[in-house]
Amino acid sequence: MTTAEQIKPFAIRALKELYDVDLSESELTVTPTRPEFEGDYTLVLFSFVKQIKKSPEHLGKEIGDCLVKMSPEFFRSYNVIKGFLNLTLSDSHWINFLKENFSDNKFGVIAPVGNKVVVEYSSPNTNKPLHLGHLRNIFLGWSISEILKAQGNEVVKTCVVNDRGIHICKSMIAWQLFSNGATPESANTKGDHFVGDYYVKFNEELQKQKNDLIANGMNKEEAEKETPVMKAAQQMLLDWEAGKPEVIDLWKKMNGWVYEGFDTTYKRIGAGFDKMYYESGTYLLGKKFVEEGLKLGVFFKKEDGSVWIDLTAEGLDQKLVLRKDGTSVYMTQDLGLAEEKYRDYHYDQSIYVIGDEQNYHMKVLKLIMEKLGKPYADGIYHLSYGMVELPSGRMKSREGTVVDADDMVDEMAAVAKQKTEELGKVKDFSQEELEELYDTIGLGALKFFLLRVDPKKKMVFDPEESVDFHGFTGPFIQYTYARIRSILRKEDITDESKVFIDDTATPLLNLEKQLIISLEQFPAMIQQAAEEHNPSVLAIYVFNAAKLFNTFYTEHSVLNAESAGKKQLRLQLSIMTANIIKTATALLGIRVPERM
RNA sequence: GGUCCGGUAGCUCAGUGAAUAGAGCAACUGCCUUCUAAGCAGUAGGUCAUUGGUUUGAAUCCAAUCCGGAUCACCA
Repeated sequence: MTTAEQIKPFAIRALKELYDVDLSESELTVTPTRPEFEGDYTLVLFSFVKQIKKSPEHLGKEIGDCLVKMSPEFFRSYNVIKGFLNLTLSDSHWINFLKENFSDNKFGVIAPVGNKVVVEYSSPNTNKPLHLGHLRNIFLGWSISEILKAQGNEVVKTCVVNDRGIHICKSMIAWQLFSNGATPESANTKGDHFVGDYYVKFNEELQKQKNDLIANGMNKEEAEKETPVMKAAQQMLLDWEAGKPEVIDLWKKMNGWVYEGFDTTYKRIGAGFDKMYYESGTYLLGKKFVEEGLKLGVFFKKEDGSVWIDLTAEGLDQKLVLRKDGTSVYMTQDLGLAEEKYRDYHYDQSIYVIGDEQNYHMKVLKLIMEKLGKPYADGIYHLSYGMVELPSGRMKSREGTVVDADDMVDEMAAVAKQKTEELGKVKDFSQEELEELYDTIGLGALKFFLLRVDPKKKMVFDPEESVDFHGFTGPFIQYTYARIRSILRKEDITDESKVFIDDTATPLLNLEKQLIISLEQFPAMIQQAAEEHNPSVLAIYVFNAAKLFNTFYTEHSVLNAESAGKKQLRLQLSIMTANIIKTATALLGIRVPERM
């Protein structure tokens, strides 16, 4: 039980005894006292001042007296400032909390409760490599999965690969035209980049052919459709759907190259999936929904044979669910896939990590499921995130301003290497250990940078700022961890000394207590992050905790403490801080080094 | 035009009913014979887009306005 939860029943009892008013716990505001005031926890008095008709100051005094009288061993003292009753708890309360929890390296993590969640993230197209936007998606998806696990959910990480369609045909056409049979191996290029290069070549060729046609007097829209390359791509898509063997073979070959490239990247950044879905295998599944929906009267057919749903009553538009030629659209596929996922996992919740440009689409998807009476409709949740922009504005592939994921990771590791060498603290590391450290730090910086912002909001990625490893950054937190580990390496903590804190540990100093109170908040922070589907809650929390530890560290010595009791207390504080940093960063997908 | 999201320090972001609005970066001052200075302490920097309303109390809730973005495809 948290301290705030322990205080509330006392306050409720006091209010009942003093004024005969009944209040529930949710009507009380109890928060950690701001550092600039004296006290540990604060009861906000304003909310019931009206009901009781006494001045806040008067109320505070009476309640404070009553609480101290009720349980002097819990409440040590109080003060009232304006409408705030600041309570100071006994040192033994804090020391007991520390004693019971400091060695628990799963502090804040809840055992499974049987709730099943499917998280879909990454979901790349197979015609080009991953970029910075994908990284935000992947880190978010991974992190929210881990956070939900820590809250007792069983999580299945899934990835839906968009492996079919006109985009991959474009790369295939360009490869046929320009490659002379080149492979990623022969070109010494990572597979996804290799295929992406042909996608670029396709567009270059398209532009060229288009300009020729326009020069010959054709208008723009017509020219786009009439170019030989575009016609070839369209034809290839038809051949693919018809299952033409040589097209399928080429498609498999090129997608294989892309997957090899993706796997390398996923492995490097520490992402992974329990289950892969391929659109080529699921894109037809949604069609049976159309019949079902028509039978139920949820969908209707227009004269030309196309099928729609009317959502005007919900304030939305009419939405197409099947083309007049009987082929499926994006929505049809997503309906089928949702059903497929449910059949595979019988989830309670299905989270889609998808950019906010698809808010409308996801809203419609959920609504259609509800109208069809699907039991899983309620569990559909769109974890919508904003675009990543550059200081110069939006990333545009046409202008070549897209930041490539692999380049980004390499660059961050390179910066980590350079800074590590400048500082020269790990000269005894082997080459292998160094490489691992650079990746740990570089990726830590990148992940933290992308996760520290509220997912809903679009964010600006400033390359200059991202390579700064000071302040509100991943390396700052990693550094704090390494610092603590350095202390603990010097001290062999035996089982007996682990729990024994003698009287010389008290009175608790300000920073000692502040740190304990900060550590105590961790489980509530995981819960909040899970409820809000927002990893930035943890990023901000762990930064503040690390910051507070660093202040404490410079003010008070752990190993050369004033007394044996103080030393034990501070060792336990250090251990618990390290445990929490390790858990919190792991929930963000960030590793922490023993030394750096 | 409809719908949704956003506007807080020079920049990037916290804070969504409570105390004197906070961090980081950038600028400026200090602190390494003492547990890792990727650190710590300090100075300076704000009409919380604007106007009106609700409230004991508003950056936070409501309304209107201004500015920015997304979306409203028989594309995915």
